[in-house]
Amino acid sequence: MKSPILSMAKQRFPNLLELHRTTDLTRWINQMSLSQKAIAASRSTEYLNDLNDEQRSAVENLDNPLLVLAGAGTGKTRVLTTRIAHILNMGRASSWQILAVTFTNKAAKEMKHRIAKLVGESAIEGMPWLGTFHSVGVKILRRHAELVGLQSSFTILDSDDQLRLLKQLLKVEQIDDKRWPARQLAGMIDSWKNRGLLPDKVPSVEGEGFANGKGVELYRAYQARMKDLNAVDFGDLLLEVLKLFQRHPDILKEYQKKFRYILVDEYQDTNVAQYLWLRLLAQGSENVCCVGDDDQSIYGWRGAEVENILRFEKDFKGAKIVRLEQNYRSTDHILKSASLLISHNAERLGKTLHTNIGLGDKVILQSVWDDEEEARTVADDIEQYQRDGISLNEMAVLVRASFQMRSFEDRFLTMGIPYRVVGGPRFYERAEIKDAIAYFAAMLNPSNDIKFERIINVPKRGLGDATVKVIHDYARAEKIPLMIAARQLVETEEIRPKPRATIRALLGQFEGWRGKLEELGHTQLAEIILDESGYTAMWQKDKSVQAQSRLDNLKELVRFMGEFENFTGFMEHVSLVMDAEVETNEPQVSLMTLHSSKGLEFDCVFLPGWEDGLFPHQRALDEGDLVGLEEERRLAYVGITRAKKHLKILFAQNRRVHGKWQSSLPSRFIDELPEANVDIQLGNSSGGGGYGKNSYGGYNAKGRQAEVFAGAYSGQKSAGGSPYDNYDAKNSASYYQQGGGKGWAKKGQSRQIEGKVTKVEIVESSFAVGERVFHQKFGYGTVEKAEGKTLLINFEKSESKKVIDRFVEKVDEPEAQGDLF
DNA sequence: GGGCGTTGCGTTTTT
DNA sequence: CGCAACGCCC
Repeated sequence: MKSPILSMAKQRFPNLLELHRTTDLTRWINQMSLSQKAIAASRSTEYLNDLNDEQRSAVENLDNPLLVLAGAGTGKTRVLTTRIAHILNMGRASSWQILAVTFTNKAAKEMKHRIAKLVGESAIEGMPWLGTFHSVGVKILRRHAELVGLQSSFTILDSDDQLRLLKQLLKVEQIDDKRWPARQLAGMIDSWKNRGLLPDKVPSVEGEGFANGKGVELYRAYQARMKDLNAVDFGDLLLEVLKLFQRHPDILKEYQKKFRYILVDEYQDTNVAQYLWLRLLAQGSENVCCVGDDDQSIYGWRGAEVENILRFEKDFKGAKIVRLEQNYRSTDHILKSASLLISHNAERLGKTLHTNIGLGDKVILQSVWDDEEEARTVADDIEQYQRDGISLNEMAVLVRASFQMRSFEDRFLTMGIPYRVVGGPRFYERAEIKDAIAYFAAMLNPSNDIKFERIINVPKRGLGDATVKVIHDYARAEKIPLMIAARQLVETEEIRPKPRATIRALLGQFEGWRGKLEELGHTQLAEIILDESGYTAMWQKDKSVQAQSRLDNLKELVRFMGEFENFTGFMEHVSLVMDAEVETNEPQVSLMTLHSSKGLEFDCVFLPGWEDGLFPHQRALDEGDLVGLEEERRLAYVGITRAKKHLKILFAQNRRVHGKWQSSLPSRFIDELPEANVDIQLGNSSGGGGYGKNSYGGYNAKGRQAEVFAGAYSGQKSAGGSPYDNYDAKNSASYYQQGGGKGWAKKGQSRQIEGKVTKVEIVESSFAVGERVFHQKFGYGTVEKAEGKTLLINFEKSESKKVIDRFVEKVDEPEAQGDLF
């Protein structure tokens, strides 16, 4: 039960502590420790009973550096959150004395949520230091900005802004950005920052490759320019804090003292800068607990160093290692497959995962003819699982590269299987959202040049390069923000009358909005800004397919703003948080890359595209050494361990690479799977036509399929009748192809049962021939044929396609858009 | 400033 | 092959 005294104290403390410095702080802590200890003694540690021995030791081991090697599905987050709860509960530290860092906002949110469940909401409110590396970085940096040459109101540049800035620099330096693309420079700078290198520290050879040795010089110029703009990029959020700590030991000490416990999630993903950052802070207490899994390190290419985790014992004196090897996620066949595969890696700390969930189904391996058959097979399996009663939410297709998604999307759309692409273009990365945000940022802060420049001519208002250049040059010469420069210039004849009037009007609008900041609610003001600026109108006029969804996104943005108290709160969130989840009630299959699947789990997982050159990717193979290949293998390991019950791996014999068909070989990873835990499945194609051609090969010999199959192909499939007819030829081709391969021997051959085709109720279509419709993927079109749920649509932007009616909206009726998406 | 043609490229992605 | 980014021309 919660003690009223404790929660009262907790509610009061944070503010006090944030205001007072060390002496007061220490006194407070000492006082608190006693009282908290007393309370703790009376509190139950019931939550410990839910843990296994290893987890428990990871939670209770509070007095030395600790590395928790947490295999996939072993309860990593549980350990992390319970440990925090335990620290609080035992009175070891108060919530604001715990630093807990994650990589993604999602992970941070999840942790908060779970801690709250353990110790109650009120305890979490006072956890200001639970967040991503970057959000913690901003927090620290804002407090001490002046010490690293910034004002605490600094703005955070996203990669778009960064690129625009670099392009400007290249122009100033008169470097041909064709030959030396800004992208490449950005990449170099990012990697230097990942490694914690300020311009002075960059090994001189490294900059030589760019623009005749100007690489480092440009890096320096870029940093200087950002200081002028009072801006930082993402890398700086770590690097500048590092600089701050190194140059101001007193401040470092303050934080070392403050953070009595440090916890790090996904330690295998830390880069050098993050590592140095942590090590500096951990020198205070030595009470650092890192949780991670070297076998799941898949971000080496963006600076993550597996070595950090491999070196842990050497880095932190007296460190202990706890291995979590009890897996609570997958069945035995799946786990054995993952384990044998990953055992082919040399550089690893080594773990042996075990499960007591049971054997379960074997991993299914299937060879298909091409990507279309692959998608068809997976889609058929998905429908089968659905009939077995598994929710679409519990199914996922995990691909190596995003181009693989297309054939799956096509297939899902024609079959009417609802799906979601996870990790696609993110909400805040869409142009319309960035534009809107730029308006808001420029309104709130007139010296935010980056944002102002973004929208000065969006929508087009006749302020071209020439005009912008005049303002720009003047602003730089006078060292004043663009908007101020513009304000002064409109009083002169520097700019031709027409654009001059336009700028004056624009500046006037901005001032008007700024003036309303007090009186109006922020969402209301946001709407006004988007309207008056002509931004909304710009998209309303736009005839392109995406225009409507862009407008919807803007609406959603404004709605979402309402969840924040004020404009600034919202903006701070926006600059750091790059995800906004679109909620849907409808179950959907998840489609995503292997990378974005890390941390997730599904009952049924499909891993298509296991071919050499695609997975492992050619780039990794070309590197020659094992480093790249081992990371690919870890990616495979991540993929396999996402599956709880059913796992299917597929490889195609032919794949289109850059438009050309190429025959491909099965991935070398396939031969690294344990034969005893894998079943080979024959193709779906028994070539016989009728329903048989799509017949489901059955999921191994456990016999459960027989019942399930009855009537399996009724419903929508027979309704439309023909969507599959086109595939006959190819189906039989693949059938014969597979005959010679691995595929023959085993059971689970396609049944010839035609399925009791239960009577299909042909629902009268709610669409009429000739009706105009809009489809999310294919755009506008006209109904050519309507049979039940299946429609044949003549699309304006592509050939006629068969689609399912639920993916289509009527164009003329405004009501129709309701709850479709 | 907008439209159109050419060119080059083509893993993985968070903050 | 498909697309995005750039440059050129009107």
